[in-house]
Amino acid sequence: MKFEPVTIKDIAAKLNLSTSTVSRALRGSWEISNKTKKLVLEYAEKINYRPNPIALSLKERRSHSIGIVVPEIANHFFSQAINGIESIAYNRGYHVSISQSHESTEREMVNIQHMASRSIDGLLVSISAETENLKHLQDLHEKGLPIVFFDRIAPEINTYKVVADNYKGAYDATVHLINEGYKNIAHITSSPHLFITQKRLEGYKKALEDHQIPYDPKLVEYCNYGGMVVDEVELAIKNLFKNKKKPDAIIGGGDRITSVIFLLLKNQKKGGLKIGYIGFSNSDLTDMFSPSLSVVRQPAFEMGVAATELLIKLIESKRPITEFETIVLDTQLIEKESSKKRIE
Amino acid sequence: MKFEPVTIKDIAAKLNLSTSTVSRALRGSWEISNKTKKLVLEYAEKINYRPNPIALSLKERRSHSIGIVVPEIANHFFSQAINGIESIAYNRGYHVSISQSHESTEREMVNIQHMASRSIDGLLVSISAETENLKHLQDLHEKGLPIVFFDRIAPEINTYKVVADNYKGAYDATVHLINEGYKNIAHITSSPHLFITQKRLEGYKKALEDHQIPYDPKLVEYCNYGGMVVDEVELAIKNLFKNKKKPDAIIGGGDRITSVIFLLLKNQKKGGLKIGYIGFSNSDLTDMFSPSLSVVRQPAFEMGVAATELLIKLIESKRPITEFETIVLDTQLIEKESSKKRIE
DNA sequence: TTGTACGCGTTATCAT
DNA sequence: ATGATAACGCGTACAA
Repeated sequence: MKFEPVTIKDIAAKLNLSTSTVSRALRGSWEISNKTKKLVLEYAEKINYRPNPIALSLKERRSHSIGIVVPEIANHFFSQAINGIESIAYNRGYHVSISQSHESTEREMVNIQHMASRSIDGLLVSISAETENLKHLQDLHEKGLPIVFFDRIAPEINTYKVVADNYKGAYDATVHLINEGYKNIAHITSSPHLFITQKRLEGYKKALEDHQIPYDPKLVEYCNYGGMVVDEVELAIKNLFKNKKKPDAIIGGGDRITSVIFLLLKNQKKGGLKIGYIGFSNSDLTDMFSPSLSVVRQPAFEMGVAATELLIKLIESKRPITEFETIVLDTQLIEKESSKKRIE
Repeated sequence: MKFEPVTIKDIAAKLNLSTSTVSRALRGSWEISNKTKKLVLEYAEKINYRPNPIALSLKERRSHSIGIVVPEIANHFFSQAINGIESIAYNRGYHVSISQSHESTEREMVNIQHMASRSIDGLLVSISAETENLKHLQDLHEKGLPIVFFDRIAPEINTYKVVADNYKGAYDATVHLINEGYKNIAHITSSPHLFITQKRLEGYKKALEDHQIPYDPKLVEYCNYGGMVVDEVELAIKNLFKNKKKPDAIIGGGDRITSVIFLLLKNQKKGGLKIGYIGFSNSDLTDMFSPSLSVVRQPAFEMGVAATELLIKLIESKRPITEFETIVLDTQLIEKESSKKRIE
């Protein structure tokens, strides 16, 4: 048996009416007799008629659905952001289509291309760590596809953006570690061409500077695949400990990197973490680590909400919008055990 | 500026051809002159023509996309399963549309209804903990919509199903705890009307029976919202400790419940976990807990793969399929510290 | 080899 | 108050 939903035509045939009459009845038009309207409505209800959204999309030239492109959904930051996105989209009558780049530029391009081929009205994007060249997005944007970036934004594309205050997040984390008495604070972060990476680095540097600690580039390591590849994180840690000045504390960037670093540090030394540690993470499981993990938390849900509101504004706007803002939401420093000064 | 992709019509007009000729050229038909074909292909390439998938869907009466309905993507079991689903769907030319029920029957129904309204060719479903009545799915299935269940299956609907061996998983976990010397093993699990819950309970009971330990219903607590509501888990634990025979070990069911129990147990008693604990979890973070968590791991990725292969088989089958199998994949017991016998 | 006409499901417009 | 027709983008059976 094939899946053959009823159409307006079926109803029309059954009731000896024209499709237009049925359509009008269904849409509650008043220029129609109450009798016919009732007849149609009752029959439609009975056979459980549902309008075909594909036909509607073709006609209206919009799909009432928005696409999300994120690196990874198995990541609490992104899954929380998606929950925020959904919460708004649903209420506004939009369906949401999620896709993952797995931090690969190629997958990202394919996904975006697929979505952009007119099955979506707009795009919410957080670019992959691997992506350097944004031509594919730039093109779509110029052709008029509404795009809003969140978290992993593309500075060179002129549209709405929503980010956490990564500068402040990193600044706070660094100051916190300094206050706890750490001297050689390292930073293991994501790909250097990501805007968030740069902002975090700036915050980190500024905090050092404000406390008269010289900045040492050797204490900063980058993970080009955002921690998706364990080896790159392992190498980063190894490099840090090769330095003459061994780090006594580390700041980790991003959910994934943060937990991988933790795992590696723990495996490295028996008897628990020996150095101070704090990471950017939205996982709700870090409290259960041992030592419990101090984190910089980003307002993921709220970022999703804000981005979606902007996107829908863009989609539904009658006239072209040319003035764009970037919304910056506050981060939150949560102090637990891992960053406390410990006796050596 | 509006987003107005080029159509076959635009190409035809530009090249002074009919739309059918252009269509044929694009589809590589051989009943066409090489000259025209080349001309069209080159121009199409130049202006970056993409066929409109909505129009195609309307015509072919299929969308080449499949819908996923899961309780929650912020859950490693499901996000891993989704990765498995994507890996297959992608290669077979299907787009994937994800939606979450958040363990609510109502959300689930809305999502399924939305997807089923012909924007998808088939459905992969893992039902919510709250859902008891499956009429909405039953109806769609009877109308011929291809559906495959994975993990949270509906036994009464006759179609393909993919599950982990929850019976064995629970059996193994229970035996392991017994072997470690625990006597009063409790089980905090999901909603009692979920099939997986029942299977796990059976495995748990059988293990007790095989070791001459009487089954005590007071040692089993259910969480109807699958751990989404912390209070229900808190209550479950409270109830267990109200018993005369206080539990000396607990088996947790499901990613979410497992971590919430852990958190609550840890907060409850200062100085670490006092009782034996093991849970069903696919999180990659449980190793970092303290004590590190013993878990029953489900082959989430493989389940996603298997379910998708079956669904596509169902979708693409010429004649109706009436014989359905249920694929059962093995679980894995990973012994860490939390389940080791500890001195009291 | 190329063009014309139709249909997929729906609604807007223009008749009746 | 209701019906007929065109249009959205595409592919194809049929006509030329």
